Amino acid sequence: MKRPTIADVARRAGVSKGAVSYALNGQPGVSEATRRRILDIATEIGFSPSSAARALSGATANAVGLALCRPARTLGIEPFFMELISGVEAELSARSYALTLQVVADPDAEIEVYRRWWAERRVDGVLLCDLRTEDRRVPALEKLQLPAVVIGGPEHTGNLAHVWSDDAAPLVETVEYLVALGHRRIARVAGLPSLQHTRVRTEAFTQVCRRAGLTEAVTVWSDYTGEEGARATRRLLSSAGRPTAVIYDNDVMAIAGLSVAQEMGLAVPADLSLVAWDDSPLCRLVHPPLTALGRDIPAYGAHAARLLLAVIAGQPASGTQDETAHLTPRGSTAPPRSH
Amino acid sequence: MKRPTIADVARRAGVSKGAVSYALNGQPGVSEATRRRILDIATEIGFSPSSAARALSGATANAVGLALCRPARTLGIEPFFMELISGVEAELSARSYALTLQVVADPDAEIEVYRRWWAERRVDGVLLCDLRTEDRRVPALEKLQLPAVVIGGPEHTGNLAHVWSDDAAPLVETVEYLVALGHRRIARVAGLPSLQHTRVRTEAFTQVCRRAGLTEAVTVWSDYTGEEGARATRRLLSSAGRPTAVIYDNDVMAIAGLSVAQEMGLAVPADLSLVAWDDSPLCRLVHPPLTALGRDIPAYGAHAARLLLAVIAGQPASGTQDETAHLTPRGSTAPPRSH
DNA sequence: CTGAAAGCGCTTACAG
DNA sequence: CTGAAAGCGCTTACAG
Repeated sequence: MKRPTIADVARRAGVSKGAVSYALNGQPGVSEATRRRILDIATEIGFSPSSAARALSGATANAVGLALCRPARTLGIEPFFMELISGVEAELSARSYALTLQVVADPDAEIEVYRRWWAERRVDGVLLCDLRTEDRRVPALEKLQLPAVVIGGPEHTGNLAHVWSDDAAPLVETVEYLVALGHRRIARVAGLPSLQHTRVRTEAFTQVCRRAGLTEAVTVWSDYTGEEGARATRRLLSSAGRPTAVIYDNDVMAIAGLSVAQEMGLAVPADLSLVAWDDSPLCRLVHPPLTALGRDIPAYGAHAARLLLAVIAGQPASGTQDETAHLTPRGSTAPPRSH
Repeated sequence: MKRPTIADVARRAGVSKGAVSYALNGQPGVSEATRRRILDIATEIGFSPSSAARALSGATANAVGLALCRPARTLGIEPFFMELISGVEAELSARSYALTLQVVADPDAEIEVYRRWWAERRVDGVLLCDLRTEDRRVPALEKLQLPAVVIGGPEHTGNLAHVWSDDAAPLVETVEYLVALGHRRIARVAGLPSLQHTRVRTEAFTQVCRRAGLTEAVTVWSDYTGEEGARATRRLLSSAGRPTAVIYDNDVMAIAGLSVAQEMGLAVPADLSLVAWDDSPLCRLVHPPLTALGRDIPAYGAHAARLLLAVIAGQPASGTQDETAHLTPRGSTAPPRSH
């Protein structure tokens, strides 16, 4: 099958290629009647402008890049990324933008991908995930002047546009809720310490615990995988004066923690209360269902995509705050039995 | 920052643009010394050829398309797709191919995406997932003559290349294992009946149960979500002569089933054995860990990507069989208590 | 082995 | 409002 070109449309419409181009792009320069006729013919013969030719003529690539810097096994298991991608995609495809995805091994490889995308003119802009505290990717993108939106922040984003969610408030809400239930020994299994949002959460946790007069607030570090989440939980539950409540930085670790509690013969929630960050269908899948901190992740992705398209269109970089996660109490939290 | 072009490289090397092109693409026509010098200069000034210009000159788009036709909420929770994407990506990026992703609402929208990608020359080929029994997408792709690899089969793939895995043998292995444990009432919670691999599994299940003399082999239909998996399990466990073992078509439904069993006061595996298809880290996350049918999904994706690149390079469409899933017994299967 | 030139399919000033 | 033409940055026959 031969692909139709703009010349085919022009010939059948009896106009120049330029006129077809104007008609297709909604530019002035053709009469309304002619535009209508041209569009009808284009639809009829199944014409879509070549993205390559369009990109080459100085227009945009009509594509946006997303590099994911996580090992394959954690990428698959965390619903977060797919939900984010769904939201990004919904927004992009509504505007006929393509999403180019690449999985990278580390931040330096990611910078290399950005450089190549830029040099190849393959994308008009990129979305940056998993913001770190000293993030080399931010100055690299600024230097390339490649339009970008950081999914995270609001700090350490340089001059880049960003969409962020308050990570401190939900933790405060959760600790106060647990304290109200009567818990005094609350622990937290945190995600990767190199990530900026982990730092924000850790600081918030420390502060709210101090404010509530809890002396035994302990944070242990993990990497979002079930294995590490289980190991951290085992360590916490084996210690003298074990916690009566644990807050996890993602759903996967919380489910692993629930499993460890059951394996150690502890009843949830009577002996141990559990709270998961990243509420997802996984949290409702287990027994008891997990109390969780959640928000609309596809909407977050859509929000970021919309902002990126605005930046590509030339609007100044801005930071906008997205919805704050809220606590949904379910069966995994209750007053401690000893209380 | 101005992006370097082939002309910049040519100027600094003191050769023509044509020579640079030959050097970069490993074509004959330049001496080895000149090629070396040109490549060094290209690296030095950070040159990568414009993908648009390349695509326009009749070369390839250097991109491959993947359309996902599942609602956002199931996409996120099933590790399968992200693992598949990781594998596809690893293979593609090693050859400097980009992956273009699009989430679509239904098969017709998916065909429309293919048609647009083809007309825009945006991709050189596509990967097709979730093969159906009467799949309109297959003839549509054949008509477009867009290189394609079906992830599934080996039937109903038309003339398209495909990578498939035997869906019957693992089910036979599982049923025989359960029968050997002493189970006589085995049920199956199946995935979407419109998918080809569901049909293959259902037929295999019916046959092996008949062969083993099981009269009560029952299949109930679901949609891969935890909600539906839970509902199907509740129905099965409430029936007279409830099964002593249940096989699920994915990990998410199996975990939901485990939760329902616990909620109904049934001990797993003493009162009820559970087997999950799609072994993933999720299966090891719960308590007891789930006996599961698994195989290397990233490798499956890599395999499909490699085949697609071969088809794009002009090799004839072929069907190749991938690894067969194998059973990993864990804590969720045992002889039935009543036995 | 190298250079000059056409052409891929668009967009966009520039004349009419 | 429309047409003819240049140009985007490559690739690839075609001469030398």
